[in-house]
Amino acid sequence: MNISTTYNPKEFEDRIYKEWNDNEYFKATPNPDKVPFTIVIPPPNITGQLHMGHALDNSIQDAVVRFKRMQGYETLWLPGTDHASIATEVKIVDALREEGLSKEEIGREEFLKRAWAWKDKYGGRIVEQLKRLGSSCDWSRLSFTMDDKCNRAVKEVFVNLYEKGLIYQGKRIINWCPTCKTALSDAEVDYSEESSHLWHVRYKLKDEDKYVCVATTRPETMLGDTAVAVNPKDKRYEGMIGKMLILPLANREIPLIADEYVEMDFGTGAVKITPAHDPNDFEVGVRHNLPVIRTMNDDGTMNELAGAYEGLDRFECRKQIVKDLEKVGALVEVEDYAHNVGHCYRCASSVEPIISKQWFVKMDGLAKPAIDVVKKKSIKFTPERFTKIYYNWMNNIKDWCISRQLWWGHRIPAYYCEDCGEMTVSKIDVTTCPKCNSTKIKQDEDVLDTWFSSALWPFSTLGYPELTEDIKYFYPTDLLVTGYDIIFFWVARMIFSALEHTGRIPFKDVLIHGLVRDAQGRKMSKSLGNGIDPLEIIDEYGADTLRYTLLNGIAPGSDTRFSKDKLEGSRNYINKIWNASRFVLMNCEGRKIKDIKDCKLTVSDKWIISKLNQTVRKVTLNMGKYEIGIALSDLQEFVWNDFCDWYIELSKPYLYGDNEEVKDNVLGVLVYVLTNILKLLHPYIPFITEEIYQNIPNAKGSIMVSEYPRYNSKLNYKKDAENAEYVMSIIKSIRQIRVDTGCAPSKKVDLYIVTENKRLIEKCSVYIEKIANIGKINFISSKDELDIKVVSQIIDKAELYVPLGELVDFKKELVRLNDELKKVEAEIARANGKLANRGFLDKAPKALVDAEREKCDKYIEMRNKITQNIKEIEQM
RNA sequence: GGGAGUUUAGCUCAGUUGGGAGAGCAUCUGCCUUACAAGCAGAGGGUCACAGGUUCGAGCCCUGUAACUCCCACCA
Repeated sequence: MNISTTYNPKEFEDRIYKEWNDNEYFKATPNPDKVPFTIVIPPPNITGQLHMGHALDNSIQDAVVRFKRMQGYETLWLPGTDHASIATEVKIVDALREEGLSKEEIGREEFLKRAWAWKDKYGGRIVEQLKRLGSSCDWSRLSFTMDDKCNRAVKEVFVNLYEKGLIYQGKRIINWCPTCKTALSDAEVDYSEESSHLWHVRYKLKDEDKYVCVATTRPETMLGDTAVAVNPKDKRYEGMIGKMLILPLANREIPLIADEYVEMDFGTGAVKITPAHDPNDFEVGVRHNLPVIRTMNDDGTMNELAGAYEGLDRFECRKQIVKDLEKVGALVEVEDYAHNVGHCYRCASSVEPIISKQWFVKMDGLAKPAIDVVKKKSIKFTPERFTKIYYNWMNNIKDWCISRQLWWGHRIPAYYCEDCGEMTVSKIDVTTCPKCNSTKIKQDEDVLDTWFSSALWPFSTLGYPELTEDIKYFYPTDLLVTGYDIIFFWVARMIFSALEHTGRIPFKDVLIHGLVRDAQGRKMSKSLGNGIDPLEIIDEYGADTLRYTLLNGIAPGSDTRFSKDKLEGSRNYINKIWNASRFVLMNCEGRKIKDIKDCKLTVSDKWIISKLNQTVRKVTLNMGKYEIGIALSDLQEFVWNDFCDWYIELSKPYLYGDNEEVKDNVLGVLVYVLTNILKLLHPYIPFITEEIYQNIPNAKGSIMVSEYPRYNSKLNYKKDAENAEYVMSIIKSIRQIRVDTGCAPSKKVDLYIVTENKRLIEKCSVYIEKIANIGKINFISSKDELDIKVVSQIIDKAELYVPLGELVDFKKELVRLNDELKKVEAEIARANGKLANRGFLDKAPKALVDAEREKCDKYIEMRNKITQNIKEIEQM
C-alpha cells in the first residue's frame, strides 16, 4: 500500500494537479459523439489576487464541471482574465506617482507599454492561484479581454451597433469621477447616505422687492443656474412665472419657469435649475430651451465660468459660496439633511453629475428581447427570485455610457479627419479620410467600459465573429456561475449582447451564489481587515478542505460564513475519509479484489449497497438543481454514518475471521462502495479522492475521467436492508443497556432475546457478538423462562434481556422502565388522538391511516411488555 | 418611495408537492475497541419571530405585524 498513514495534502495536491494537466484531462475538443457542456469563467481582474469570493465561485464551477465531465459530457470550462480598465489604470498611475511621474508626462504610448508590462508580470498571478484551488479549466484556451480574439469581437460589435444606430455620441449628463477623471456608467456608482445640509437661498426678483427661496444640497453648482422652476399649479408663485430673478453672487438674470417636475410639497416648492450639473435639471433645460453653463473642470475644480471661484476645489467652493451667501444676506436657513451621495465604485470619491460628450448604447431596443428570453425560460436563474431583480433593472434601464477617459482598454474605433471633420467608425484602422482623402486622421481618445468587452465573453472567447467549430459546438454555453453583485454589470449585459450579435442566448442557466462572510457574518473587506486569504488556508489545510468548507451548506443565492470551526469540521471529515480508505486499502494488500458481481452478498452488504444507490440518486438529483449544499450533506451522512460507523464495523468480524472466501466477498463490497464514494466526492474534493483512487487495486487511470456512478433500481434490496437495520437496532439497544447500567463495553455479557426473527438473528449473530460484545445469544420464548437478574430493553419486534448479575440495580431499572413507559404511552396517546379524529380517518390518505394504526398497535404491544416487566420487578 | 431575503436547539444552518421537529459545532456522560482521540458510543437542549386564517392536520399555504439584512430609485 502506497499511502501515507496520516492525511497530508501537501504530499500530493501539486503533484496530482500536474498529472491532470500533463494528461490533458482539462482539454475539451468538439466531439460529435458527445454532448457538450460549457461554462465560461467570470474572468477575474488581472489586478486581482484570489479572495474567498473567487474561491467560492470557482469551487462551485469546478464541482459542476467535474460532475458533468464524469457523466460523459464533452466538458469545457473556459478560463480567462479581464483587463479591468479602470482598476488597472489606477494601479499604473499609482506606480507612476511613486516615481514622481504622471500619465500625461509619459504619454499614451509609454503608458500602455507599462500597462502591458504590468499585465505580463501580475496578470498571471490569479491564474496560478486558480490552479492551486484545483480548477479544471482548459488552460490551452486561456483568454484575455484584450487579446486579439476579444479585440476583434469588440470592434465588430461596436461597428455593428454603430451602423444600426444603436451606438451614438451625445452630450448628456453622465456620472463623472473627478479623481479617476473619467465618465462612469450608472451601474458603476454606489450610493450611500451622508449627513449634510439643505441650504435655503433666496433669489431676488428683478426690479421688485420680492424673493423666491430655493433649497439646495449643492450650493457650489448655483453658478451654473440658468433658471428657477416651480410647479405650474403652485398658487404661491402665481403671477411670478416668466419674471426674471437675480442669481446671487453671480448677479446674472435667470427666469422663473414652471415645470411639472417640481414637487410643491418639498422644501420651498422652488428649485434652482442647473442643466450642466444635474440630470433632472438637464431635462428641464431641454424642455425650456435653457442655456447650459458648466462651471466645473474634469478634476473637480471650478472653471472660468465660476468667476471669482475659479480654481477652487468643489468642496472648498461650496464652503466659500455658503459664506458669501451669508454675507450678502441671501442665505435664509441651513437645515440638517441626510441624503444619498453617489460614489465611484473604484476610488470612492463622490461622483459629480456633469454634462459631457460621451458614447452611449441605446438600450430600449436591446432590453426587450433580453427580457423575453428570461420570460420564456430560455434562460433560467437559480434561485428564481433573481429573475425579478433582473426584470426590474431591464425595464428601467437607461442608455449605457460606454466611453471612458482612460487609456488602458479598447480604444473606440472612431476616427476624425482633422481637415474636414468627418468621423469614420471602422473595424480596420483608418488612415485616410473617406470624404476628403486627408491623412490627418486622429482616433478617438477614449476607451470602452471594461464591461463592454466582458459582455461579449461567452462568444468572443469561442471565436465570434467567425463561425468557428467551437462556436458551433460549445455555444450557447450551458451555465454561468456568479455572485448577485454583478448581475447588472455583467449578466444582463451578456444577455442582451449575445442576443443582438449572435442571435442566440449566451447560456441556459445562471447560478447565483452569495457572498462569503466572516464568522460573525460581516462582509469580508480590506477596511475591516477581516478578509481571510484562501491561499493561506490552502497552505495550512489543503485545497480540498478549503473547497469543502466553502461548499458545505451553501444554498443558491444565499451568503455563507467562513469560520475556523467550519474549516476544522471539513478537515476532520476529510481525515475520516482518508482513514476509512486506509482501512480498506490495508485489507486489500496481497489479495485479488473480487468484482462485486462475483461476491456473495450478506444482508449488511445489501444494506450498504442499497444505501449507496439511494445516495447516488439523491446527489445526482441535487446536483441537477445546483443544490450543492444538500448533495454534500446527503453524501456526508452516507459516508460517515452509514459507511464508516456501521458498514466498516460490520465488515470487521468477517475481515478478521478466517474464512477466506467470506473475506474476499466483504472486501469486494468495501472496495466497490469506497470507489463509488470517491467518485461521488471527487467534484468537491478532487485531490484526496484522486490520491486514494489511484491506490485502489483494480481502479484504472484517473478518477476525474472515470464514469460517474449511476442510480440502478435493481440495487435496492428493500427486505435485506430492513433486516440489516433490525439487527442494527438490536446492537443499539445493547449499547443503550450498557450506557444506562454503567456496564463497560469491554465487559462481555450474554443476551436473552424474544424474537420472531430467530433465523435472521442466527445468521447475523456474528455482528451482535462482535460489535456489541455479546458472549452467547440465547433465544427464549418469554421472559418467564428466566430466573436470573436481568436488565431489559423492549424494542419493536424484540425483547432483549441482559443478565448483569450484581450490576443490576432494580431501583434504577424501575426508573428506566418507567421512563420508557412514559415515552411509549406518549406515542400511543398521539396515535390515538389522530385515530379518534373522524376527519383524519375520512380525509387523510388511507396509507397514512393504516400506518398510524400499525404504529399504534406496535406501541401498545411494547407498552404491555414494559408494564409486565415493571410489575415483575415490583413483586420481587 | 419600490422590491427582495431572513427570523427553527447556546452558535451556524437543513427541513424538496402540508402528515410524528433535524444535522454540524458547542455542552454533559462513558470509552486509548488493532482505519481514524482530527476518533467511538450515548445524553440533554426547540410556544419553528408574533397574531389571525385555510385544513382532519401548518415550520411549510394565505393575510397582517415586528425585527434584521440587502438591492433598486433618488424630491432639489
